[in-house]
Amino acid sequence: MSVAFQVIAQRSALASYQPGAGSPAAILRTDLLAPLERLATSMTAERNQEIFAEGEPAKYCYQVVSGCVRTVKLMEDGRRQVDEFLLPGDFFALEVLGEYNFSAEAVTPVRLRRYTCAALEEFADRDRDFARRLWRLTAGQLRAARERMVLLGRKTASERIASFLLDMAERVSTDGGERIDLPMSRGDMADHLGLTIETVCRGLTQLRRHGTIAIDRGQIAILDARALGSAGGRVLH
Amino acid sequence: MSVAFQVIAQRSALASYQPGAGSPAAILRTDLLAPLERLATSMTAERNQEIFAEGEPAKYCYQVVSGCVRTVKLMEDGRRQVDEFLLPGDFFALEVLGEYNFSAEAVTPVRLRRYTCAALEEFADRDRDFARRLWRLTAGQLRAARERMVLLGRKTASERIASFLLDMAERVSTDGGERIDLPMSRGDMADHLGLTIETVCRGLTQLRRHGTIAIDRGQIAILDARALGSAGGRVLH
DNA sequence: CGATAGGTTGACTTCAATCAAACGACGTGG
DNA sequence: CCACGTCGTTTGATTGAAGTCAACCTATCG
Repeated sequence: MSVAFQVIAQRSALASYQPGAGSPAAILRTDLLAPLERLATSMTAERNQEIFAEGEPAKYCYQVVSGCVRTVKLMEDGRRQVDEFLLPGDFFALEVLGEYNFSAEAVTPVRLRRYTCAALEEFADRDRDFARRLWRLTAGQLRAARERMVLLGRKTASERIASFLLDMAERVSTDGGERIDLPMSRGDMADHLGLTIETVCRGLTQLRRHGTIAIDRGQIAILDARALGSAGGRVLH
Repeated sequence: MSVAFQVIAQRSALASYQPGAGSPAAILRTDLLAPLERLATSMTAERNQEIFAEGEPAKYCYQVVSGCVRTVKLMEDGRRQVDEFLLPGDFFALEVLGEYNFSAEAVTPVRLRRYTCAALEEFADRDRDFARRLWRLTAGQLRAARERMVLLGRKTASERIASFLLDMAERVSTDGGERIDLPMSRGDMADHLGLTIETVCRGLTQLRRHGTIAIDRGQIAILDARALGSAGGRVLH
């Protein structure tokens, strides 16, 4: 199941990371993990395959190499909350306390690098700088979580959708961030934004009708970034 | 403004902390901070006084000695999201990255212990165990934030209110957790739960009419914990 | 007392959820 | 190659939960 391989391209992409921008889970540069490289196990997962389940004892944490992963919390009656979408370079399940407090599933076929939590902690114990970066990474995720609380608690449906598109654009942007590849379904988006599939659809349609975005298969093009920005309902600072 | 004093009672209360239960921000026992004691500055804040503002460079982090603090995020148009209520023993602003990403205000008159972030980081660099606990504390807050995302994204108004009461009961319970002192206003609760003041009121009234709780001034008594539990809409695991 | 701030309740509105149907893309097999 | 089924998406009609607007109640304090 696990075959070792190298991912050179990814490394350079992550090296250009600047604090405050882009994916919060990618604060650690890959080259920082270089000493850990030999501890990593490569693995893959098929679309919709569960990587780990909520409640399991947490042995491993992961980095996305390619594809997209979602972290999910479920309520007893089936209501679902998608916590994060993880993209290449992002880490997840890093901040575990004994057991996973969410499950992780592959949105698309994914390649992952897997580390044992024990090895990471041990390494952190020896390397202060590494430990500090690990903490900072968790802090960055907490900061993102706080931003999402404003979204879930106080933003309207259309604001949530606009914010989401801007967020994704910032994370996946290859060039100016005009073309976004959205690997997840409307249902995933809805469960991420605290909405229903229909409301997400209508919101996207409305943005398309206003000429703010263009929709084409799983791809979305941002035509009017300024309009999208003001539709997102800015938070102070 | 800053007068040094000791808080013996608090220390023993925190010493009885068990992982998984109670306030996520209180994972660090006070005695762990004992070596830092001399680095702490005591301070107070009046009701509704701002302790720090979002966007300010983050020099300090804090521990609540007595009273209640709220952390707040604001949108441009005034919409407000209350992130956390901090109670005695709880730490806040610990996970900062350069600048505060929320503001903190006193809900009641509060006494605080203040540490410089620099001192904490320096101490963490020297003490592996301390560093690890610092990371765990941030991880615990992240875990709590994830739980709140389910609440904000997927729970109904009455479920949010019931969950909130249970959460507070667990944190402030002196005995069996039957009597809860709620130091914050309905407005604060509403902004914490992503609701309006009126909806919070109606939800509480409904619980009172069903005989689940009793309301008396700022105090709430849980009469039927089982009913409150099932009204909270349990999350898996 | 009266003033003020916070809390509660009621009437009405609205935004998003629900229910329902049709559409489009894609893959399989006849 | 086209018919068919499946899955995800889109759109429309209707409902309902929570928001808004407004009035009144209740404490606390000068």
